[in-house]
Amino acid sequence: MRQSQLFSTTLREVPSEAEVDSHRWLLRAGFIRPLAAGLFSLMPLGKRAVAKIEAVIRAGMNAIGGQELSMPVVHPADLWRETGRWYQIGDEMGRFRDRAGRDMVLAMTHEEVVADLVRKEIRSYRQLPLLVYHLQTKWRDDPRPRAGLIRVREFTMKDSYSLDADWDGLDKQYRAHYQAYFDIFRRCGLDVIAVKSDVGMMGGQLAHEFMYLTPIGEDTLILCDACGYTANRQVARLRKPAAAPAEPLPLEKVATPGVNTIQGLADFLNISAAQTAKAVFMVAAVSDGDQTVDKFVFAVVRGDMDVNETKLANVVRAKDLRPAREDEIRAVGAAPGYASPIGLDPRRILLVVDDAVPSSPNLVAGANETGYHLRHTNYGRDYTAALVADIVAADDGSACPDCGAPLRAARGVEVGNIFKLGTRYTEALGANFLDKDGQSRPVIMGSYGIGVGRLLACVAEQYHDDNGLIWPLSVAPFAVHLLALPGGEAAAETLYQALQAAGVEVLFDDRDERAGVKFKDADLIGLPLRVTVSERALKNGGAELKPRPSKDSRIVPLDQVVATVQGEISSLQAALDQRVVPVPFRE
RNA sequence: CGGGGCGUAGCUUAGCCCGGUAAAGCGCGCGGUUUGGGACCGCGAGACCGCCGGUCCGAGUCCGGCCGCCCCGACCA
Repeated sequence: MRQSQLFSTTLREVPSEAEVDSHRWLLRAGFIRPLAAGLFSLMPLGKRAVAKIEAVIRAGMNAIGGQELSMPVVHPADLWRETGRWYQIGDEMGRFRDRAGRDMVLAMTHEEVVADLVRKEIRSYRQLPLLVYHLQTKWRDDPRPRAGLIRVREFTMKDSYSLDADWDGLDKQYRAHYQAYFDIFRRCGLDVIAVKSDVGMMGGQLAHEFMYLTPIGEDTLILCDACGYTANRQVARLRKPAAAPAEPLPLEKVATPGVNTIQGLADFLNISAAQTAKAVFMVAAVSDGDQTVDKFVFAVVRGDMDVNETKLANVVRAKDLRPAREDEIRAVGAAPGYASPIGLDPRRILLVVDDAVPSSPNLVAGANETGYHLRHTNYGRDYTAALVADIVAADDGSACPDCGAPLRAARGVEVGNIFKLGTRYTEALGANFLDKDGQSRPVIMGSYGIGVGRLLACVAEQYHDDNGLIWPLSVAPFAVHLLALPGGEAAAETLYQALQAAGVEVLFDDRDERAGVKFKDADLIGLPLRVTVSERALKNGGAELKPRPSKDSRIVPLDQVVATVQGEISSLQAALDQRVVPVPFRE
């Protein structure tokens, strides 16, 4: 490609809207251009880089038996009504009517269409297992797009769907994806970790997210450096400090005027926060038949811990969970700041107690009377809960659930996820097959996603310096940036033809620009190898070859440039290939 | 959806508080001089100052509404 013809310009100054590195550099180097919030055009350089990533993804999917197909972006709403998601999903889903007035859906994902294909095509266990995938546009009307390509509303996703006759088959395909995802990300040069993640309301059994660790990430991850435990904070477990055993003492009401925080209470009574019970009030939207009803959730954790809202939502099977308003709290008979479940009408509240509370004797809790607390409350004797479960948040410094070492919190960007779906969609749509015994059973599904543009952004995030991008070979829009400087034009033209003839992807800066401009632009765009042909270089015996990350260049005789470049490309490729190694599966 | 910030030339910004008819740098076009890390000189094109309304003799500037963009939070199958 001749740069003089390229539809792309570099920016000397940083557009004011960009704060995140990948966003700034992708804009400045001319890879992307904004259209509106969360909507970007990929310019030719960006499109080529995305095509490279897609090639890596296809290779990875094909290697585990994936078959590429393509499913529509627009779906009839009826299909989404059948699985219920037409009703469950809110404004995030794009909806419109076609000319006949039929409700239509802009695809956020393709479980419905896959399950529909399955019910039409799959009759027998003999047709299973299968793995299908496509790279397709998704629309998710995110309330808050941000950080360039990291979080957008329209994006390309690789989504694959495994179809199995039995659960062992699902497990095999799930593990195959686990490894394939590591391979794909590492081939792109990206360092990722897998973390256990929330399965939410999907009814699945297991899910992992693939995370690129970076402070700009939106997910908080809980990591154990000692044993390798990793989890999204939403589901992270922890080893809770045990309470000292003690005989239950009689309840005792104490005046605690003006004390309405846990720390204030502990200080006032000269005890530790762990000797108190913390009350948290939420309102959960819960499905009741085909209705959604609000339930008042009264959650109790020990004072030295915090509620994890995702865990709580899962325990109470909430579609939505929000903090309760003060009037709602008073309406159930509790006093904000001085609340406890003792004496409340169990029919008006859904009481959920963290599993550390029953084993913690003599906790101080509210007296449901402003200005008073109760000493020596004991679970079982003084109150019982509808649900006892782990609802506590793990955080930086919590003890690892597996080995007890201190956990570390870190931020990450989710570039992929894998999900054991089970029969959620196939049952809803009647996608059944006949097993060996002639029994009709729903096909067992898994779904697996990779955000292509987000992956590109994360690679840009990991590979840049103060001068611009530094693409790994596998993602670079071209392998070589060939610069023609004064006195070297003719030789550069010859080299350009020779490199192309040899199948090397080369961007040829044939523009009438000064050397400085070309060097600056080459650094910005960040192609792996730079070849400079100039009068000076020719006098020195050939062309200058410089890898983008290095400071120094070397002279290569003109007749050896093609071979030398091909050698460099091979070793860059080999270095990436070397990153691809088996990763132990960790549930 | 809550909180905050910002909309002036393609980009980055000044001007706004204190109203008088828009400025600079970069980029772009032409000419000349330069020619290995975003050159220099000259000339030039380029702005309904986000939109609508109000106040005023007069609004980029003050007031109201709306729209858009960014950041934080909520949210993110």
